[in-house]
Amino acid sequence: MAAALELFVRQGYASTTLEDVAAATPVSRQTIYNHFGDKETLFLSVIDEHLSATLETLREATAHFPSELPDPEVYLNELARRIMATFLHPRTAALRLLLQTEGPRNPQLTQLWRQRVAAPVWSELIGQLARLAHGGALLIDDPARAAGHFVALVNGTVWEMTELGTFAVYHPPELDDPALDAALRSAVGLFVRGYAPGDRPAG
Amino acid sequence: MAAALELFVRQGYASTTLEDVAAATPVSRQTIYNHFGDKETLFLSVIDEHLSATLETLREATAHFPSELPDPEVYLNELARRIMATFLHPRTAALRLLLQTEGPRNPQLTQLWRQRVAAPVWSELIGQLARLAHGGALLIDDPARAAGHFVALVNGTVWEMTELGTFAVYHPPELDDPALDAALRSAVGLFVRGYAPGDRPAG
DNA sequence: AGAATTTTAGACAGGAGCGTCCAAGACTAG
DNA sequence: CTAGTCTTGGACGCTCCTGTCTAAAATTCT
Repeated sequence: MAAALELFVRQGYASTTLEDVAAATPVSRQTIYNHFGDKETLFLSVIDEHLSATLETLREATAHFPSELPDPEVYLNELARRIMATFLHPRTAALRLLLQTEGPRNPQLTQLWRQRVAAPVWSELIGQLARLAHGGALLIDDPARAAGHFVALVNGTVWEMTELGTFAVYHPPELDDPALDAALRSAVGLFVRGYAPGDRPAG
Repeated sequence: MAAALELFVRQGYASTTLEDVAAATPVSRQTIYNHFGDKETLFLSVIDEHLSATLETLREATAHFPSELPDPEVYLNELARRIMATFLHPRTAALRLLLQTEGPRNPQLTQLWRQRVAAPVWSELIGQLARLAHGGALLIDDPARAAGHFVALVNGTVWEMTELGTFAVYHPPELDDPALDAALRSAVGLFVRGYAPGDRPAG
């Protein structure tokens, strides 16, 4: 069934025939109809399955806040690295790309992503930044906005280094590419400097 | 011909019938064949035309560096606002979305965007940041990387405030939405604080 | 007005994909 | 071994779209 996702990502929903996915799987076309009855149902099932898996991966990446207040730069570097690793995970990258390409034609897909994946991860992130700020490690007056900046920087860095986001599916970059690591550290550095206490207030 | 772009964006290339675009234009289906001969050719012509127009819009947005060294925060706020205005321009938004949805199936589209639009704008941005740094207004050791951060912040802000980028096409947000303006100023503020001289070195 | 060019509507063949049906084969269970 | 279930490959009807063709209508040019 990962094969179906792969095909939907590579060719899009409209251009992917059930014969294609049958050829890519050990079952035949009729078996697919027996199980799902419908191309649309198959598609939604594929989305649903990988959505759950992706949520699990993202949860693991973002739910590691230590009990003791960490050094913000060290901790945020680790966090950024875990988020990046999730973004570059083949399944996540494929799912994001698929939601991106089919989302405009299927608004409920975007909504599913937002409700089931983005929202919980988002609030976890906001909570962590709020804790860092509350502990005095960072000067943040609006954790939600700061989370937006953090995600924009991490996401943008990965985006800019992977050919507009499509690269990750076809040529997954090495996680330990030193250029990627340096870019990520630089982005986190900017974030930490910009929210360091002792600066002008973070407006 | 703007109608053709609209349709391709809304329905995607595969699901857009030539009858659809004929119905949306004052000409008939056969006239389209007479002029373009082919659906693929029509598509590429539409892309090409709007690509040129978008480049022009983006050039105007980014080529306004004053002769006298400006205050970085004030200037970058104006620059960010102009870039955002371009991103939210219906034509640009539609084109970006179209390249996003059809790019994975048409790698040359992504390449066209990068070569003809992104590359020149990118180098203009890098040059401006380098000038700000050279004048001592900011402490930037790698203008290209800083440009990446700036674009990531501006782009990410717009992205996060417009429903994952699809919102802009169907419900263009008001340019003078105070929330958008505040978010943009906040992002630029982070950038300027992070690259302010007198801080730790910008690594 | 008259001639030439373009546009139009409709019809048409060709091809492709979805969803269904069916009969033969494989696999499982008792 | 036998009965029942599931899978398979093939064929089929149906719909839709592309690209072509043709004769009539409209437009432009002289």
